[in-house]
Amino acid sequence: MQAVNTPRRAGPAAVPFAAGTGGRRGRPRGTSAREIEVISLRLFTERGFDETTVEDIASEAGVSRRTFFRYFESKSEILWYQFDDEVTQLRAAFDRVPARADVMTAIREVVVSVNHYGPEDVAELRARINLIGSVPALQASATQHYDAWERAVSDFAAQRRGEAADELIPLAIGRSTLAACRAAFDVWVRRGDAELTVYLDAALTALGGGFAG
Amino acid sequence: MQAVNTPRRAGPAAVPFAAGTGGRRGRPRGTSAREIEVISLRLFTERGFDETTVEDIASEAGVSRRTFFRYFESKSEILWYQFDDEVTQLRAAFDRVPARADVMTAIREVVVSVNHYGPEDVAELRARINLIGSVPALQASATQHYDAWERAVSDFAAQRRGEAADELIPLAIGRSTLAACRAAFDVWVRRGDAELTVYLDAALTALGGGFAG
DNA sequence: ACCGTAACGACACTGAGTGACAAAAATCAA
DNA sequence: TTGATTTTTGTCACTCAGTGTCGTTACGGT
Repeated sequence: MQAVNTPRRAGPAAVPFAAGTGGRRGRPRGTSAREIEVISLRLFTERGFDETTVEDIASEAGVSRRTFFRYFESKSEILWYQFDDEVTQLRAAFDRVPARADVMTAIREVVVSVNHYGPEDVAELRARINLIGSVPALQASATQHYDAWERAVSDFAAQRRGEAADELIPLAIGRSTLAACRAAFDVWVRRGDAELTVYLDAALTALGGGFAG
Repeated sequence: MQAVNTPRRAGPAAVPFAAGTGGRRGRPRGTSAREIEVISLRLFTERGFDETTVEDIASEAGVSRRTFFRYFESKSEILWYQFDDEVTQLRAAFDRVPARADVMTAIREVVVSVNHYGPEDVAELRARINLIGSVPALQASATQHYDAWERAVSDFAAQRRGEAADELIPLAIGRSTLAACRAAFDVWVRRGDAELTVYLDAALTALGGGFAG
């Protein structure tokens, strides 16, 4: 149904020698995905997403436009550079859930546990979510990345229910869970009065209760 | 938070004189949004979305490339030409719900009632959902249109709960409802063994029950 | 010094989307 | 019939995202 996640990401040679120039072979990198991300995040918030060209970003990073596209397959992929890692964490956390725990409760606890951010990351996270929520081009690019996140949840639900992940209920659980989390993210960004985890817990508790009351 | 729905749609002069060339003033249209939609749907399924250029579509419709963009603001908007009308129906149906009906039950009944398609429309609906589900560029464009759909549900939930539509729970309800419906749509397209409404009802019943069991 | 390797830059190209403006094709009034 | 008005269309020129190709640069190893 949906295409497999594109393997292309990170740098020219995917996962080459972690960081550092230590003991590699050819010409060293002119920049890094992380550096491009930081530069872009600044330019996007200053001038706006559409008003920032790839040329602008590449120029500030000290590389050519062509090289930019060797680090990110599109301009909007920059903001998702980190997000994808969370999916890995999510799957790992699901694997550690005790066998007979209630499904929706387990999902809530896992999702909340994965979303503990240190105070030093909050500012950047806010900026990122803010951009994703306000720029249409970025909202559009979200779908692909959400798919992987949803599937992690669907896979867990399917396994516990003894069904396939593409059956109606596991599919609905995966997607509804993300939907509730996105609501939590948005409200958290708008009113910064509490921890993100508080909103996530509230949204997922309501989801698990069928939004009764 | 999210931009207001772009008003641009349909033809050059939005909602001019319905159809027909009856009693208008200037030069008559060379085509219609519906004609472009039919042509595009055919080309997309034959050659694929990415392999079909706007030039191809405009050419078959007998108009210039520039004129195409006077009917649709982008290539991927074509497939959503109809979908947006459902949002209007959705809001109208919500207005007819009895005052003290249970919220999630009402949502389920309204959504199901709006999604009754005649047998003559099923083939086209299938083709459309199939494309939307398989082409990344179309999945991306979905977000904007889903927003309006979700907000219709959120507004209803918020009103019944006496909250604002951008509060956590109404937001979560709106988005989770769409998430469950999308699951139903996808499974329905894949296995065509029952009516669409059956899948929608099942998914929304499960959502309203908190996916228990 | 030389070779292999990996990243980079330069160039050319397709295609989406936009702005500006003149030309076409209709209606309406004289 | 002619001319003014109105609406849509076509043409042209442009920006920018994204891709393919190929030569070049800068390293490490021998």
